[in-house]
Order: sequence, then C-alpha cells, then structure tokens
Amino acid sequence: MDTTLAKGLHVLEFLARLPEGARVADVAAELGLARSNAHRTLQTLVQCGWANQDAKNSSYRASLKLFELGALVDGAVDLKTLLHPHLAQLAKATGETIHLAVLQGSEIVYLDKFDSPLPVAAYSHIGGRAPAHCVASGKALLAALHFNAQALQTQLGPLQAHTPNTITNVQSLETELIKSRSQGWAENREEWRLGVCGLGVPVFNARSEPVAAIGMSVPSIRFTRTQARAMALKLCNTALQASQSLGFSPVHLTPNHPARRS
Amino acid sequence: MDTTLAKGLHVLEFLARLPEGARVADVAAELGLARSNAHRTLQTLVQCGWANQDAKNSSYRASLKLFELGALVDGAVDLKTLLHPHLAQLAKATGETIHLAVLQGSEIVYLDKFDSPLPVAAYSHIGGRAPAHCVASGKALLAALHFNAQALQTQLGPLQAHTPNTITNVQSLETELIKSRSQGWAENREEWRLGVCGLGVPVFNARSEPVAAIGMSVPSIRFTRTQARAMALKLCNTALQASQSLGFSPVHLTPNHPARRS
DNA sequence: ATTCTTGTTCTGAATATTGGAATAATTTTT
DNA sequence: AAAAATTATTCCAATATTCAGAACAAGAAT
Repeated sequence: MDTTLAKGLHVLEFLARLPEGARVADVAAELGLARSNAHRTLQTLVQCGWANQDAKNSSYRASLKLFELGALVDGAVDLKTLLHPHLAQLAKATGETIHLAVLQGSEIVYLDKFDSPLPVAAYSHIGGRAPAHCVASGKALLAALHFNAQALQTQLGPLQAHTPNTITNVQSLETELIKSRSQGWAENREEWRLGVCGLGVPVFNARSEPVAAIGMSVPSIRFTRTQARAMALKLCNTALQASQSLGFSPVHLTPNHPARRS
Repeated sequence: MDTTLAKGLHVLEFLARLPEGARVADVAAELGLARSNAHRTLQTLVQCGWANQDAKNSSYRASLKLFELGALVDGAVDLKTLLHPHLAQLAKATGETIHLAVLQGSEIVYLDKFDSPLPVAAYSHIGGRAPAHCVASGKALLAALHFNAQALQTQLGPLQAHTPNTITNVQSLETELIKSRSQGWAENREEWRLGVCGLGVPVFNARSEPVAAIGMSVPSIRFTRTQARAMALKLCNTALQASQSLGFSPVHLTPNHPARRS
C-alpha cells in the first residue's frame, strides 16, 4: 500500500469536494497532516496538473483534469451519450425529473439527469450518490441482478433508514425486488426523501446484463396508483428502447437466465 | 515533489484513458515501472476506490470515483448547469452543433455539447480539448482576455499548425483577435479541421470576467459569409443571455475596462 | 509597530518505496 | 492433457523518499 499515494488521493478528493478551494492549513488540519507535508502534497498535485494554486490567495483547488478524465471513464461516457436522447424524450413526454444511474457497491451513482420544469426538490445531481435500497433505480438494478436476501446482505451491508418508509431488512427487500421483477419496474414510496416517490427500470446491454437504470422522481402528490402505473408504462417503454440501442434484443423464455448471483 | 504520488497519478490517468482497462504488465511497460511497483500502485488505487479490478481478468480500470469527483469540479459544474438551457435553446434554434468551453493554458476544454441532428464530423466531446488558437471558442476567450502578441506567446507557446489555414504566428493572431473583439464574435475557417468552420462568443460573469465561450461548429458547406453572419448574431444573443444568467450586466463605455492582461 | 497566523523552505531521522528474484496463477502452445 | 510461457502476486534487504519539527518569510490582524 503506497501510503503517499493514498494520502495524495485523499487530498485531491478533499479539494474536489470544496469548490471554493482550500488552503494548506485547512488541508493539514482536516486530514491530520503536518503543514509541510500537506504543502508538498499540494505542490505535487499542482505540478502534475491535478490542482491549481490561486496566485494571490495561494489557495488550492482541483483542476479541470478531474473533469476531463471523469468524462472519459468507461460505463459513464458510453452509457450517458448513448442513452441521453432516450432520457430527453422521456423527460419531454412526462415533464418529470428523469435520471440515469448505475450501481456502485451499496449505492447508485447518477450519470445523467433531466430536471422537471415543475421544480421538484432536487435531491440528485450528476455524479451524486444515493443508497441503492432506498431509491427506485437502485431497486430496479438489484432486482435485475437477481440478488437474493444473502447477496443483498453482502452487497449492501446494514440497510440504513432514511425515512419511516425505508425498507430496513433484507427479507422485505428481497420480497419487494421479486415483486418489482414481476411487474417490470421498481417503486420508491418516500423511502429516501419524504414527499418524493420514484420509479425505476433497468437497462440491459447486448449480453443481457443490467448495466444501468432509468429512474423518474415524482412528488408524492402526483403519485397516485393510476398515475404511477401510467408513468411506469412510459418508463418501461423508454428503457426497452434504451436497451435496444445498446444492442440488447429481448429474448423471452431463455432457458439459461442472465447471470444469476447468489 | 512526492514521486510516489506523481507516479500514482500517472497510472490513474493512464487507466482513465483506456476504457478497456489495462493489466499490470501494460502499465509497467507503458510507464516504465517495475512490475511489482506497478502492481502495488494499482492495488493502492483499488483500495482507495479510484480503480476497479476485474475479478476474472485481473485487469484494472478507472472507477466511477473519477466521474463523481469530475462532476464536482468548480467552473465545470456551475457553468455547465447554469448555461445548459441556453445552449439547448440555441441548438434547437440553429440545428448546428453547439458547445461550451473554457480556457486551460494553451487549450480549451469542452464542458458541454449539443450535437447537430445533421451529423457533422464530431471532433469534440465533453471533457475533450482543442488548441485555443485553432478554434473559435478559444479565440473568443483570448480576445475577451485582451491578450496581446506577447501575452499570447507566453500563454500559448509556439502555434502549431493543424491545417493549411491555421494561424501560426502571434502577430496575425493578435490582429485576428482585435477584429473578433470589434465584430463581437470569433471565427474559425477550417483552422483546426478541414471542412469544419466555427463561431465563438465569450460569456462573462458578474465581475465582467470572461469565464467561458459558447461555440458553434458548422460544416464549411453551410458557412457562407451571409450564413455565418446570421448564425453569429444568434450566437451573440445567446451568449449575452448566458452572461446575464451569471449576473453579468452589460456596461457600455466603462472607463476601467475588465482585467487587461499583457 | 507588534503580534499572530499562515505559507514555504530546510533539515536529519525514520520509514516507505524500490526492483529483482521467488512463487503462484493463468494462458497458450505443443 | 501436459508442458511451456506469460503474467500476477508476494517477499525482502538496500536505498531513496517522506516525515515532522523548527526556522524563516510574508501577510493579516490587533
């Protein structure tokens, strides 16, 4: 384990999360480093082009290199650019907030997003995260991966509650996922943020692997059973088209089902 | 200079630019490291969450952390989200390829982009770069910064030619920038890629500093003088609105002109 | 003017990194 | 299917690097 590298990465992440930038003393204090140490680390980041130093202020901030390289990361680029038009069309058709997300450990990461013109409380942003078990996109992905209770346990760890509605045990979650799979979409009924419901459907690639989910966030006021159903159908449609644009072909009745993990 | 950190950052960048991923031997060979060294570095990246290791293949690729943090970098996030609607409107109105770019040393970095439905050869992508002196957005920014020949020299270094039309000496570039400033927009007449012309206009923030440029890429076939003029006017309009949405207020005849660098 | 605070430079001491060699795990060839 | 070859991973002692504290410089605050 290269401790110097690990330390440098922490500093870089710290900088990236502070848009205003940080000074040597801040970094040293926050990450528990000697001032001279923090200084050398920051200088290295600057020399390598990962950070900039403000000329007058002498404070540091993450450079656009992070943005540049972030835009190249596989799984993000391709999915995002290929599926963007589908999301756009859905956003236009429904007027609701639409996003694209992938699974990362116990969380989902938002790759793309269209905001509703009717401004809902915006809880997600591109690059942001949410616990997979609390949101519809996350559930859609977990369901598509055929995770059972035990697999859920290891993948997600303890299920933290974020509202009274959050599902906090893996048994109930497994049941919920089975239901989602059979109905074709996943739902979130104020399980992550009160007042916000959601729908999620997985997107499959050419090898029939679930690689992302398209989600829709809807204020609970507009989320009656019939409304939800109508939106879910549109969402399923879009997700199918999206999958097909990745080369997926719907094969009903496959004897060997796609990668079942347990 | 933390050499271990520098080395690790190089490895990370190498990974990020290889969507297929890379194996220990590749990294070692490409960056001139001992295999054991490359191995430990990669393991550190994995442990810190910046890379993933493929279970079967044992090959490494950059993780979504890069994407996540890239989406947080200041100057990218805010500009992009605030100006996105303006670009969208312009893209729709003109049907041409529109992008948003900022200046980074001698290059511009594309922060956002709308592709033309009439598919032009797409030479730019989000996060991508282009030499500032060859493209309209770059020239628009250089012009807005009031760079003179000498400042251009130090900022850009030697002006590399990329087509027969590329401006390769700072004197001519300075003249061109002065013209751009007076007419309100910058042009690119196949100076970066043959067959592709462009228009660029700077966007100013509340302190009247040029922070980005909106650009339009047009195939030379659709770029007659009259067509260009018509598009430029629309572009200027959008850029002005964009500037205003950043808090910029157009103040004509200011005695002290915004930061003049020389 | 003086006292803090903060950025930067310098040092010897401590320690982590290095790269070669050994081993384990693959993959390819025969 | 066995053997050979390639590649990943582990180990270790030599060595180069990082560390932390102190000293210095530069500004900001009092």
